[in-house]
Amino acid sequence: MVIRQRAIQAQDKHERRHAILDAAESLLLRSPKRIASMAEVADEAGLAKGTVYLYFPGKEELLLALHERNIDSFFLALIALLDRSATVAIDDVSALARRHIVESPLFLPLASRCFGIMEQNMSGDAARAFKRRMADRLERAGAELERHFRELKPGDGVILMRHSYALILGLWQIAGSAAEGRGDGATPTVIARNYAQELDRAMRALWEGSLARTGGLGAAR
Amino acid sequence: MVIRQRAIQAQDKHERRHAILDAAESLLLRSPKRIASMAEVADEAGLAKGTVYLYFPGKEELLLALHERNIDSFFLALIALLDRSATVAIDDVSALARRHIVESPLFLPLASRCFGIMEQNMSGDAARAFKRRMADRLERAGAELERHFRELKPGDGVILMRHSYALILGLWQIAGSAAEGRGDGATPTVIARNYAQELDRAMRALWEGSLARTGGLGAAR
Amino acid sequence: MVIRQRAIQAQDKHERRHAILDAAESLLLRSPKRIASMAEVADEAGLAKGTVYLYFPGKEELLLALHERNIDSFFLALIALLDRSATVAIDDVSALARRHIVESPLFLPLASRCFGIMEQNMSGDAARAFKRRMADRLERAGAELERHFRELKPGDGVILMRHSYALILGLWQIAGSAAEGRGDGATPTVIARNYAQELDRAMRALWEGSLARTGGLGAAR
Amino acid sequence: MVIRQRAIQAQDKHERRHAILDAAESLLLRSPKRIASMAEVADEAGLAKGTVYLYFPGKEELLLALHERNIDSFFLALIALLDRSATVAIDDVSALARRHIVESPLFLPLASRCFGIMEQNMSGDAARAFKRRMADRLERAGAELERHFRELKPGDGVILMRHSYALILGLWQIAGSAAEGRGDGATPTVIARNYAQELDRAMRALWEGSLARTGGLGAAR
DNA sequence: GATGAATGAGCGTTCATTCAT
DNA sequence: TATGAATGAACGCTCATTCAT
Repeated sequence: MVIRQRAIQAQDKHERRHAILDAAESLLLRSPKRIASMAEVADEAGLAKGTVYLYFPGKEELLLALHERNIDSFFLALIALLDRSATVAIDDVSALARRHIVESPLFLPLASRCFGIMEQNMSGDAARAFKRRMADRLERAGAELERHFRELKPGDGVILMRHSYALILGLWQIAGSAAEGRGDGATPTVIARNYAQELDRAMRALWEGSLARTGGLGAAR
Repeated sequence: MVIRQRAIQAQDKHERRHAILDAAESLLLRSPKRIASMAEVADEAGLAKGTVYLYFPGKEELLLALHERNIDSFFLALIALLDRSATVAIDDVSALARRHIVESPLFLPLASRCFGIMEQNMSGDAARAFKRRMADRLERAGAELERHFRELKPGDGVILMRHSYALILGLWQIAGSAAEGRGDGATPTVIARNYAQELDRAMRALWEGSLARTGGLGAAR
Repeated sequence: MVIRQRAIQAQDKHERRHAILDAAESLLLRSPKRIASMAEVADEAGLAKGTVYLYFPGKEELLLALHERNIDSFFLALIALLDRSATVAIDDVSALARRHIVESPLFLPLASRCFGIMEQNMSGDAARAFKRRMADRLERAGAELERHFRELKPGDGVILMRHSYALILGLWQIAGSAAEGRGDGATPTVIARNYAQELDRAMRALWEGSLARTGGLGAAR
Repeated sequence: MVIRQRAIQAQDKHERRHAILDAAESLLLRSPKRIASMAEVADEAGLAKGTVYLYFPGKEELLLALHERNIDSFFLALIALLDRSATVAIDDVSALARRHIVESPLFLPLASRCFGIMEQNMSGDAARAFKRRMADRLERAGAELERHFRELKPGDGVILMRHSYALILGLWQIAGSAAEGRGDGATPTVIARNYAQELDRAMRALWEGSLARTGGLGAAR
């Protein structure tokens, strides 16, 4: 994905935008604790500070855009999966979530930051637009889900996704805030317990509880 | 609670520490979006900036101490409840959580901040100590819970609490980040849905799923 | 005044130059407090940023050119008046100044800015050229003035114009800096006093003082 | 005027405030073209940047404070003069103005800047307070003036001061914008004419015109 | 001639923390 | 113990200007 020195075509601009997001992502990966300054992002992208502001109106919007890219990538994969296969097992969905969200070193840390951001400074319009886009994606995916899993009543698809995501995020924060110490055996195991494993258990409970009355969680018909 | 000019007795020191936390709490309540500066906290407490540093090594520790006070207050009430009554219904526990956590205007915002904090700057020792204290409280409460609800296998008490908390926290963040607009009907309802109500539903699902094999969620024996 | 896409003829270039000045003027009128950025000027003119730089070497030169256009328009009108009529009353001159300078929403704000500008960055050559042009116009007008008002000794025409202009400008700044408050009756009246009225009084004093020894300020012979 | 490392006494604080103004003044003197950054001011004062903000809420307030100090120094001297001597000649006042305003390398450049500032960003309250203080000083001085020069009708003192100041300021800008070139003989003399000398002539005309009907400009009785 | 993407120096401000008093 | 003056690193953002296309 080479971008000429100047992004003149819409296509190039789009790519440059992504390149900036890539840079921010890199930095976030490199040091997940701190959030990079705009100067660092620009540097990492090989651009001048001002250039970044040509593509994003401000720091918060950049972060949110990165987060949205992560989310989109998940939803895209999810919808692709649900479209592609005639029968989808719940485990397929769950594997997808694991790959895109749980095991991504970016998704959840960024999600955490973004909740803080949206409550603070960003322009109400931008925030509202973001929420609407999220709502749209969620509804589409929820509807698809209901199509595959007939035990879900209308509306349950969206709700189950929301609850699952809440569990993923909340549990990650609890666990994450504990797992920090770099391999120090001192962290009490009741807290540090392996995140993925615990999430699995919690998720199973949530789903079983949600679908309890209608039968098991088998493959879709 | 009058405080002598100089806190010489250990008792006085303790009270002053709490007075500082009270001040921080006040400010957080007053404007939940932003986090007060140390100067504001000191001001609100009627102390000088430097004095605050006599009682807390830094800002993050102060915030964490406030958070811990919230948590303690919940655990204290929980253990008191479990100790006091011979039979405790699950709804009693849930009402307690609602009162102390869900409906508190402080608990969850602060919790969110603190996860961020602990990943950043605080000394590893302090963080580890905090985690250990949390683990202790959690285990004690978990054990008590198992004593009351016999359908819980050993270890399940702690886990159920963790999962519940994760759900509370995660759902609050998702909902909160959406509910921002001051009464603007524009926020998509799929996202803004009432937090408390949705939490209730999710919780019920989680618990039912967790206890599925052993029977209902009745009162303890 | 339609401008071809590309200004090739000298005539077209001249028109485009004026179109840019018009744009800057518009913006200055629209918000007299702030000085528009080059991007805004270009936008308003329907041109690209770079294009503006084809017609003006820099921002300061653009501003100065706008100012000069204002000044020229005054001098043109003044000389026309003095040329046209055999007898010119001092009130005619003064009315002219009022129309072009005092009551123009552009002239004085821009003049203020320009004094700051010329002291700062602009190339010495450009500044000197500007000053020479101003001096020429001034001298021509001064000479005309002396021709009409015989009580003026040689050289007095220029001087009276300079002094008058100084009074107009200085008083505007004093008054303007006070009148800011949007209709707040709180501004002390000793300062806020109506500019036009006060100017009139000051001007009268200045002229009477200047011409004291030679008689009144009647019509020219 | 030595200030201990920490300005604890109100007296010391006052002096430090002045020291900061002195620093800003120095810098303005050193390069009258540009206006120093806060960092430079702090540096020049031997303080950290943050410290400056302990004494002034912002840059504009600092500049305005410096300007006000200049003005005060003039008014103080003026009132002292009028109080002290039984008979004051107009030339004494004029000499005072020359010393404090006209020949000060700071007063007028700063005045020019400040008019721009007050029209832009500063808090309305601060601006209004400043104007009120100015108005007070002006009225007091005007009243004194009327006491000494009986040919002035009530209210004329203030007005004459305002007009004189306008002339001083306006003429300085016109002349100053011309005199820039460092000794370049190229600046047209009609414009560059010696400022002080021209001001003298204009002033004389203004005063004579103002007092025309009541007699000359002799000493006060 | 015209464009507009890219540049990057420059600046005002905040605030957690320190330490002389 | 308590104070609060002093610190200074850190950061987001603007905008006049350049130059590849």
